[in-house]
Amino acid sequence: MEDDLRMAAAIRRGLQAEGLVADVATRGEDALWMAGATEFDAVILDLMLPGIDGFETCRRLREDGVWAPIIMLTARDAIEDRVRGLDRGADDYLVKPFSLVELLARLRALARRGQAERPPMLEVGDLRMDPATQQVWRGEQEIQLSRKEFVLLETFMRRPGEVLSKFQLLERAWDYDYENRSNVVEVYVRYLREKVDRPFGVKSIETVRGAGYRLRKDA
Amino acid sequence: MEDDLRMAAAIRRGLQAEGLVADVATRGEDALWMAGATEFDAVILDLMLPGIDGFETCRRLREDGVWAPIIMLTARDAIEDRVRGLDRGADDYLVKPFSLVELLARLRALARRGQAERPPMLEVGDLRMDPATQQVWRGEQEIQLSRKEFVLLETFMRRPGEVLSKFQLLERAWDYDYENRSNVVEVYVRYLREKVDRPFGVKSIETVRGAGYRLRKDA
DNA sequence: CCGGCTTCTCAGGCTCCTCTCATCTTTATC
DNA sequence: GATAAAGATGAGAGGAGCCTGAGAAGCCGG
Repeated sequence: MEDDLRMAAAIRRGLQAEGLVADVATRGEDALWMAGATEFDAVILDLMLPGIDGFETCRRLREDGVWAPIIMLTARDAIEDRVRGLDRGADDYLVKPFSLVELLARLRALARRGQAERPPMLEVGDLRMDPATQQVWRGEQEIQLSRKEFVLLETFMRRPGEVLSKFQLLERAWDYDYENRSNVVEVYVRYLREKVDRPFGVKSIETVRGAGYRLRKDA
Repeated sequence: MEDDLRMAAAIRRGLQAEGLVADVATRGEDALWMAGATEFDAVILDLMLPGIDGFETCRRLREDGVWAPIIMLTARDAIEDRVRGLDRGADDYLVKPFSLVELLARLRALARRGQAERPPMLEVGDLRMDPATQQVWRGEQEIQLSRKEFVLLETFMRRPGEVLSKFQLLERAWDYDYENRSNVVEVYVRYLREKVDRPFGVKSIETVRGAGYRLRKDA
C-alpha cells in the first residue's frame, strides 16, 4: 500500500518529466468517477486497487465508454491475472517491478501523441535561459553557471526589471532561514556579474542601494 | 513431439474457426525462413522447438526485422523463462496447457494494440541507436553495450540536451523503487563514457554538478 | 561446473561549490 | 570633506557531489 503510493508518485513524476499530466486515484471508485468526469488519453490501472478491484474497474471503464488505452499493473507472478485483464478490455499489462522507460515506451506506443512540451525558454534582453536543460546564453555564447548561480539568475529573469530585496532573493534561491548578517546574496550577485556581465562588458544586474538588486529588462 | 504436433493442429483449427489463417513450422529454422519469406500478423512460438531453440528463434526473428507480436508457449511455469523471452523480444507468453480461448484473447489484445511498427532509430549528433535491435553506433563504428548501459543511453537519447537528474535516471532506467542511496547511476555513466565517449575522444555526456547529467545535442 | 560478463556496492580520493570573514570601496548625509 | 552605512571583493575552510578502482554476487553459455 505504502509501496503502491510511492509507485504512483514515481509514475506521476516520470510522466510529468515527459511533459505529460497525470491524475492519481487510489480507489477503484475514484478512478471510475474521474474517468467519467474528464477525458483521459490513457489509463494506468493497478490491479491491487482497494474497493472495486482492477478487473472490475477495467470492465466498467469500457462499459462507460472509456476507450482510452488501458495498461494494467500486476504483481510479480500473477500470470492468470493477465488473461483476465486482457479479456476485460485492457490493452497492455506490466509486471511489477518495471522501469519507467518501459512504461513510457508502452504509453507512447498506445497513445501515440505528440512529443512532450518543454518548459518555455526565459528571455531577458540578450540573456536566454532554458530551465529544463539548465543552460544559459548571452547572445550565442553559452555560460557555465553553478547550481546556486543558476537559481539566482532564474529568480531575476522571472522578474525582469523588478527590484528584488536580498531577503526575497534569500527566500527564493536559498529557501533557508538565513541570518540577516550573512552576505551570501552579495557574494553570489558578484559571481553572477562575473560570469554574466563582465565578460560581455555590460551591466545588467544593477544595485539599488538600500533596496536590493534589479535585472534590467534590456539585460 | 507427437503432442506438440497435435497442439499445432488444434491451434490452427481454432484460428481458422475464427476466420484467421495460420502456417505451421515444426523447426526453429523453418520458422525463421517462413517469417523471412512472408509477412505475418503474429507469431506463436513453442519454446520446445527442435533445432534452434525458442529463445534464439525469437531473438533472430526480431533481428531479422520481424515486428509482428510474438507469443511464446512454454511448458515450464518458470518465471525466468518469461523474463528471458520478453528480453528477447517476445510480447507475451502462455503456459501449457492453455485453452484456445485464452490464446485467442491474447492474440486479439496484441492485434488491437497493433504494435507492428518498427520503433524508429534514435539519432543524436554522431550517435545512432536502434532500440529494437539494441545496437548502437558512433559514426560507422558499432559499440557493444550491456543491457543496463543500453537502457541508460536510450534514456539520454530520448531527451538530448536536457539535464536528467540521477533520480530521474534511476526511476526511468532502473526499477521504480530502486534504493536511492546507491551510486549505480554514477557508475553506469562512467561505463557509458568509457565506451561511448573516451575511445572517440569526445565528451558528449556532461556532468551538471548538483543537477544530473546531460547528453549534448551535438553528441 | 567453470569462466566470463554484467550488475551493483563500497570506500577513498579529488574537485569544485558554497558560504564566512575580514577588509576595501562606494554612496549618502552632515 | 568627514563619517557612517551599504555594498564589493579576496581569500580560504569545509563539505557536498562526483569519480574511480576493486571486488562480490548473480547469470549465462559452453
